[in-house]
Amino acid sequence: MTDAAKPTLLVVDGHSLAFRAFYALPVDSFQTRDGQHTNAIHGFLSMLLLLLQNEKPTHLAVAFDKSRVSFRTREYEEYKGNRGETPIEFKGQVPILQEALKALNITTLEKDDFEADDILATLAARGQAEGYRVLLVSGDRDTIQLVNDDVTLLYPNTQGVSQLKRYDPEAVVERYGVPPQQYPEIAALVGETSDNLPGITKVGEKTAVKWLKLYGDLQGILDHIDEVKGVVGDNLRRERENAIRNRKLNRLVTDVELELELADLEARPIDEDAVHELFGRLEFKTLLDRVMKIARGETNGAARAAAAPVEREPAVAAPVPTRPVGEELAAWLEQAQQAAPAGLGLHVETAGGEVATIGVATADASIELPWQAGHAEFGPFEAWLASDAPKIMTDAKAQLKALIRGGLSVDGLVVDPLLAAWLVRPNLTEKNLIELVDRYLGETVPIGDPSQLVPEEGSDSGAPEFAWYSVRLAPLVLAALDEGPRRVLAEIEMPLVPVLAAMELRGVAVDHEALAALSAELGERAAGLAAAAYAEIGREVNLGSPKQLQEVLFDQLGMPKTRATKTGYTTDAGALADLQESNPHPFLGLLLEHRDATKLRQIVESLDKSIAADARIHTTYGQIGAATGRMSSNDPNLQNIPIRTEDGRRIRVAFRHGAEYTELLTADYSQIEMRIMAHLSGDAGLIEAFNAGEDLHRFVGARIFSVDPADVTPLMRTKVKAMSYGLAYGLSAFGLSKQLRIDRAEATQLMKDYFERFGAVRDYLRGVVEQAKIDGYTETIFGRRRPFPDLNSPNRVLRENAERAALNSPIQGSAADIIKVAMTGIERDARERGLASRMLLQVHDELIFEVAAGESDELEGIVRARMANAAELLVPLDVQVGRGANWDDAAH
DNA sequence: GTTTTTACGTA
DNA sequence: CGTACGTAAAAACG
Repeated sequence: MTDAAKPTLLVVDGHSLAFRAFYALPVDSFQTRDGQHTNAIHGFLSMLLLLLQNEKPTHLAVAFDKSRVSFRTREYEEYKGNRGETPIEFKGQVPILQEALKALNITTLEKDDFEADDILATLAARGQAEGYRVLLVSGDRDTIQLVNDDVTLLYPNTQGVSQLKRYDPEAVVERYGVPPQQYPEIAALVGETSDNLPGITKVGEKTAVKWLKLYGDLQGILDHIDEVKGVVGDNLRRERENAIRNRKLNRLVTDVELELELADLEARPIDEDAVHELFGRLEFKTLLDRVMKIARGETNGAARAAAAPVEREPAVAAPVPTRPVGEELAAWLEQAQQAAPAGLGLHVETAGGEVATIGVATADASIELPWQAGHAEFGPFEAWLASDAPKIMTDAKAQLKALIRGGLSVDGLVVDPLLAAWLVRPNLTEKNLIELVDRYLGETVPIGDPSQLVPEEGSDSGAPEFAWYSVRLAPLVLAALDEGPRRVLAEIEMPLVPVLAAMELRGVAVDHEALAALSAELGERAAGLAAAAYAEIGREVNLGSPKQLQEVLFDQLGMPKTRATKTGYTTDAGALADLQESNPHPFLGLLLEHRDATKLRQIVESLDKSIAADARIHTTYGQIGAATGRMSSNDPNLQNIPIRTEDGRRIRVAFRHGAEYTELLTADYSQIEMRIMAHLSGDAGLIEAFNAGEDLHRFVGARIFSVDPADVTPLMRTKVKAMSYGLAYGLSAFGLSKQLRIDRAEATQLMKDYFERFGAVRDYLRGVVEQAKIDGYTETIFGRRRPFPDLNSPNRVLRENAERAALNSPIQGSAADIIKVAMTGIERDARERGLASRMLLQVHDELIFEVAAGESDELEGIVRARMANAAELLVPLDVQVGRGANWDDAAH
């Protein structure tokens, strides 16, 4: 029988695994509302599910120790005698874990007088004899002796329970230098502290292996005991009984009487009701999803999507589109909606931003409308478009804009497969319909070769084909979405699409004259600074060239080398400032000023170039831009307009209200990320800080430095502020010391003091990463997920980068969710109340509006209400509003 | 000619 | 050795 054909028996040491899970996961982060601890249960089940998925055992069992006493304690009463009282938080979890296993219909075994390991040994022996491939899972090293060609041990490593090291005979030899059956002899010589079994003094693994190599086995060593040299030899002669006793005790029993046959352990369907009930009680939402998926034979969403191309269906030919008009068009739409109640595919082909051809499709029929504005015969389509009849559009926003520009109204957009796919895999998302089709349908969209001067007629895909692909993609992509992300799609992302389309169409008024003047001024300043800089070094270089700057700084001026980059040494602002301190030189200051001036000028220039014919700038929002759930802004990027310097703010002055409007209004969330952290961590101190309503950093500073809030100095406040903000980014003491220019010890102390006062924050941040290591993803308050495949990477840089990103994601992502919810609400309210005022821009935690005459207060009311009520947190969401003639004035 | 690297603006 | 982006110029690459 080949290995692949063998049935697989999986046997888990329940206590050992649960105990590992207990210590691997923060106890505080896993508690039900009524205070039941669940970290061990959660960790154990999570691991078990992973095993079921990866190993696909045909037979399985979980063994437990019946009690702390066994035949071993009778033989040697100190056995395991050094073990302290089991933590009460752990003890209570074992019966619940057993209950969970029962609901999952997994056999649990325990036997009077024996330990779980003996049951493992017995089942391993029987499994091997009956032709099974056997997988043992245990955190007890004694089980290493059971490994052989048919029996593999999965051993949790020290990091936690999410990674198991696989010990087959080769791996054992590699790790311990002896074959598995000899491992207990090492253990006997070395001793086992955790079992209170002293070995031979001063003998460790190295010595034990050396002796075993020399004399063959333990008996061989004892036979030649007088030949063993050195102090350790004396120790051996004196303590030989320890080794003999240890060997006796660590031999696992392979013939425990169990009242069952291996066939009885065959995997069985779960008790769905019991699982629902218990997991619900334990508040295991994600685990429940995973269990149900596995139970239904599905794998998780991402894996399923990844596997999709393997199970490619044979390519289906696109239906040949018809071109109905008038009554016929109405009839087609009517019939198609009956055939596809989930929605019709819709695609708008644009030419120069104008609607050119429109395609509508079901999975097996499509139509094509060669668009001509105002043609009465397309009336039925316009009516359908404006109705709430469900529509599926891939990359809808751009098409929506074209439709709106064409004077059409659109409603009923229910699914954009591109957005859905982004929620499935927010990191490396598919960028367009063609990539979606490749991944989810395993087909290749026929695209005419652009190098062909005369494209083959009909070889290209047009609007009807794209609509057809969209309608077929939707169910597949949705199937890859778990419940949380699916709600994010339906409740946050889809409703936002028309809002963003409207904002992009509106644009923001920008004063070209002001920008041009600013650009000229900055240009002159830069030229002056450059000339002065050249004078300092006696030659002209390209100040924008890192390479040339390195020559000047390190060769010509002989300055100390800065941090290394791939191609040399950095000349970034931070490094230049450091140099200025250690090796003051006028060139450095001039260079920095020149950088500032040219950078600003470059921003001004690019903005100026972006001003459209309507004297406004229309950015494009990237709804699938950021993996955290944030949006991006491009062409131009209006989310990085300078604000920190006086000159920078002059750029904001050029952003104004349009002629029909009276002012700009800005509204931003104050400290939203810290508030989310307060909410997610439940830290009482932080919550109090926000509810007290006084200055956050002052409040926190008072706690940390043990002074009255009134006595918090500006320096203290600066430090606390940096600390608070850094926290959500995974800031280290090193990073903090660098940023604040304080020494490492002070930074370490600052962090220590912070966490002493705000312990729940630390616990939360730790818990996020631990949980993500188990689940493979993080989650926002609204259920948006982000996978982190590198969290368990052996590569430290990759892993630690992933840890910091994982730490930050729920915070940044929840903030993104919240403002998106607010935006949709504001837009709805403003339209329902018939306001002419309108939302123009979003800058992550800030919204900018153009106010129409007499609407200022009403608009502010709507904005405040929608923003403050976008989420129900443990702390209030504070909104700051400002008004003014331009963006700078409107800031408060 | 295109891609990568460096630097820097925002939240 | 602090997250998330977009842009531009220089450098590196073919």
